[in-house]
Amino acid sequence: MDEQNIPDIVVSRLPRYLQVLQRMYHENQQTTSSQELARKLGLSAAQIRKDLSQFGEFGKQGTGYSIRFLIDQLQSILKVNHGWEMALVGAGDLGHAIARYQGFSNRGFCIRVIFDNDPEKIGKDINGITVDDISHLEERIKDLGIKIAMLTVPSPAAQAVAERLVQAGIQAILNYAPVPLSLPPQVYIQNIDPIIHLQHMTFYLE
Amino acid sequence: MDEQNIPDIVVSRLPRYLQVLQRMYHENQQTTSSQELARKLGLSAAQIRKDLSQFGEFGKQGTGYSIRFLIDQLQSILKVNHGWEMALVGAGDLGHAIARYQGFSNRGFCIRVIFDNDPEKIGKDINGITVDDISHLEERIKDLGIKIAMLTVPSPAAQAVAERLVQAGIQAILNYAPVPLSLPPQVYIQNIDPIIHLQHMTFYLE
DNA sequence: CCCTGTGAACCAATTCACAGCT
DNA sequence: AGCTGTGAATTGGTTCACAGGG
Repeated sequence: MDEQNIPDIVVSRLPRYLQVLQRMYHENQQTTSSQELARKLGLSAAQIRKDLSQFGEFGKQGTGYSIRFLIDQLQSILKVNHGWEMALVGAGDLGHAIARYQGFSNRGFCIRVIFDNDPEKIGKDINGITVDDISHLEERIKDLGIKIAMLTVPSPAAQAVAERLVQAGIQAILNYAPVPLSLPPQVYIQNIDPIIHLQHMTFYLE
Repeated sequence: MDEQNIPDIVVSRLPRYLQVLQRMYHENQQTTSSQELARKLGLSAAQIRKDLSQFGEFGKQGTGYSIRFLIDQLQSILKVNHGWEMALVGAGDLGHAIARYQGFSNRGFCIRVIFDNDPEKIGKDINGITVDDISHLEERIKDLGIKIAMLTVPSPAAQAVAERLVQAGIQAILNYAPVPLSLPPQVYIQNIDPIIHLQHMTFYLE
């Protein structure tokens, strides 16, 4: 299970496996098969078996997989069995919505600090967290040892703020600004831009 | 340029090309090269040339690509040169943030209707659009001929609302609920779930 | 010289098909 | 019979390297 040997495309599917497994678990299902998972996810059964087999032998011939056990394994592989503390930078509409979202905690994450540069917002409370002045960004993130940040600042500010986050020790950034960030290669970046998804679909429309 | 012959993975990169090209255009740059684009996007130059060559010969040897011309071509390929009208279903925090987002119009989209089932929200105005009762969903979407919907309802409601959208003639859904939708294959679905991205990155952390 | 477009070569990912266990 | 795990085969994607035009 050495991180270097696992194709990234396999890793990218694991969170989706975990998502449907947790759903099944909450519906009190005990076991499943590669076939059932494949159907729910729109993949092939062979692919799911191959993906999982990269990390160990989690199934039983004839029976399939124990859902509980597979969830534990995937959480451990993805390192989401201990809630990661995150920083949220940007308390605009989107930042607000994310800060108030209740779905992080049971999937391995929680928001620990929120930053903004707007005096109107600094000091306000969102979901139990006081919005902090962005000038405290480096200090606070270092003190708390936070490794993950979500970036919801206006596009023109994104690159500069991202660089400050890296300075502060952030190792993974979920970037909501529709600009590609240019950062040292050891920093992991994921982008969320709804318009990219919309344009992907319009290619096939009409 | 027949839609069926183009690998989906190529299509998925075109919106990102368009995004950086539009950015360069706004910075008054006239021409670019596959190399420059590759650097900005973190891809290889050969890949960008191959991708674009699927749709025509847009570049000039020795000179590279005219940014303006390439933008026009990509917009036409992705069919984002005429603003698509969209429905937004779910006017909670996230729906609110999306409705107030100003970045749709210059990338080929606009929100035309917003639905919710909460009497508190129905009738309220968000960014110039009056929130409509979700019971009018089918009627309104059919009347307006809307083909694209964004779904920001609570997870338990997502599947049922999605089915109603399909009934109403929706052909593409951008789903923000963290559940995989099960819909007829002719409906295009894209999912946005921040936690999937976060879990993808935590695999590589520590 | 610089850069595109592209067949050929290479590499990666998925599917097949079956041995082996329940 | 049912299902996993896995080499082998196949399919798909990316990179190489170069001809040819500016």
